[in-house]
Amino acid sequence: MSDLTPPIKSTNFIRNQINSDIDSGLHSSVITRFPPEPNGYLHIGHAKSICLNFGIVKDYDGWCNLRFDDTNPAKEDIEYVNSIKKDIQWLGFDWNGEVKFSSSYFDIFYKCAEELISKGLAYVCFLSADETREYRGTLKQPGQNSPDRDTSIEQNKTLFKKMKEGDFKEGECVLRAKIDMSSSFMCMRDPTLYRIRFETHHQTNDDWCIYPMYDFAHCIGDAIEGVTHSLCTLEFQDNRRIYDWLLEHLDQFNKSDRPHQFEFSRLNLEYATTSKRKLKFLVDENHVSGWNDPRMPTISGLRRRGYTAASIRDFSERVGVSKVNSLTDVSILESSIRDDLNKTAPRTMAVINPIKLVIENYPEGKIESLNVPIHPQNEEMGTRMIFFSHEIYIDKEDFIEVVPNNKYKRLAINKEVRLRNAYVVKATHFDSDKDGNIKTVYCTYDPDTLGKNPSDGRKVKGVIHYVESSKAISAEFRIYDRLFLESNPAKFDDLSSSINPNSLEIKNGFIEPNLSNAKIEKAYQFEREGYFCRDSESEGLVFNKTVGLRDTWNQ
RNA sequence: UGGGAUGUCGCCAAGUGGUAAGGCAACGGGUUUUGAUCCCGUCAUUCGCAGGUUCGAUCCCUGCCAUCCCAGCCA
Repeated sequence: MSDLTPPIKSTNFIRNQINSDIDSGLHSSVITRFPPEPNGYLHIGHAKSICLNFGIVKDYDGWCNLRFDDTNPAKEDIEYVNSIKKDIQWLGFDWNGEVKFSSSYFDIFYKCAEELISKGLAYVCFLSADETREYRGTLKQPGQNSPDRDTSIEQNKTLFKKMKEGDFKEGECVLRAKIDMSSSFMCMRDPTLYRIRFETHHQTNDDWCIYPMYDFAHCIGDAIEGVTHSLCTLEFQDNRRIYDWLLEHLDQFNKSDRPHQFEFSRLNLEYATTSKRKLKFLVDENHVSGWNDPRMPTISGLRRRGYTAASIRDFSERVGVSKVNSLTDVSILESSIRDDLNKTAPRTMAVINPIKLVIENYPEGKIESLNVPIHPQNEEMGTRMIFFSHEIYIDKEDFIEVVPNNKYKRLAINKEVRLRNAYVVKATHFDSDKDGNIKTVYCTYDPDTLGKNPSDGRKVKGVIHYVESSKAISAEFRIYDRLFLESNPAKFDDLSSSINPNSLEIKNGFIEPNLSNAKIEKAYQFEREGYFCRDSESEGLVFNKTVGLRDTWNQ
């Protein structure tokens, strides 16, 4: 019993639908399914669907199945089923029972097809693919019946059996539902139910040479599993008619509590793409290093970049579920990961663009150990050891010769600044190389400012970070930017021109010695820089920048 | 007049005949050895547009406008 106001959980049209279905007694619990086709890696858009499907059942004492929609062996691969399972588990969800496959229902699908044939509701059609297209008509003109539409039921049974036996060539014929060639729904103009494919399937090997189409398999798969609410994206709205038609014409599934399909809008993220085709293009054309490149909006890419499962779940909650076509601002995602990492990431200092800072009045050869907090707001995280000496590294961005304005808080000649966790220093002069690049800055320090403000009461506003030079460890930093120049690359069929050529910047600098054994993908906050994690695919000390700190400094 | 959908703050998004939640962003202010975090405050007389019904409309009706989806033997 807390007297805190419970957080307001935003509702959505799917929750409303479920509530009403439970109130009316239609269903007593909720069963959903996440049905990926194993033909690519999961991305942030899938994550939204996973969080929806797996998340919603927790509130209703129901469950969610993982069912691979593997009805097209030509495009699918076992590699993808493994990566998909891994990504779902990493996101923190458990599916109900064993992993399901549409392909394990092939026998049932076949019997359903026979039932439709027996009812005069399906027929074997020998039109070629091109002819089928011509017969289908257009959006504004009705189609024409196939010449095979009136083949007798008995003959169709025989023909379909022959299809299954492999007596026909690939493409020679298909099984079609007999619905309405003049329907305003294109998907109801005698849709194809089965096609012939002499392909080896990753689950059923060579058991079958006929494979069901999505529209035929999906609704039946849902019905077999007792799915109550079949959630999919908006582009399937028309397909709902074939979904309902099939279940209503199959005796064993035509029940009041049969599954129903509900469509929500897919996630579009600014400056990214959630098109499997386009993601594959980026991989195939070597614009990125692979599906898990940290710039990719794939789950594996986000993970390698340093995004946590909790932050992705939080993001899904924040963007909500609706039927509006939208383009989500990346700042919502960034805010989710910052909120998580701010609480959990140990603080450390890293210098990304190093220049030397020599403290002239600090004894040469002396090295001081300083015990400093790992997290400023969480003492329980403990302390770590850092060092201080005559010579340290600071970031090039933190020194300027002349203070540009009175808001400027970093180091400059004759200006004092706090070295984070250490002393107050004042710059005196600097050396540049022949190109004018600043190489070394010289300063003096105030010995009486360790862990306290100057005793004379003078205020030191700025704080900059540093790494002691003799103990510093070299590291590589990978700084990422958006992959596309366009906020909505979905608008463009040809992505090449909108690819950001500077989406990866590699820097070499220094980290604190205690980071030399940093664990892969564990988040650290490099103070004043952002959140970083050690790259999982690199040998040495390579850190990926997950996201910067919020920056409210406007110049 | 092919059909199916959707239009609420810069971006997401609740609401629904009774007088516009929340988050992100932005902007003020406070705290601060991270220009971070944290805290406090500001931010839609208005819900695509135009009519109508009603005491009262974002919500109901009519008509427009805009955007997205559908003519795979892909999913």
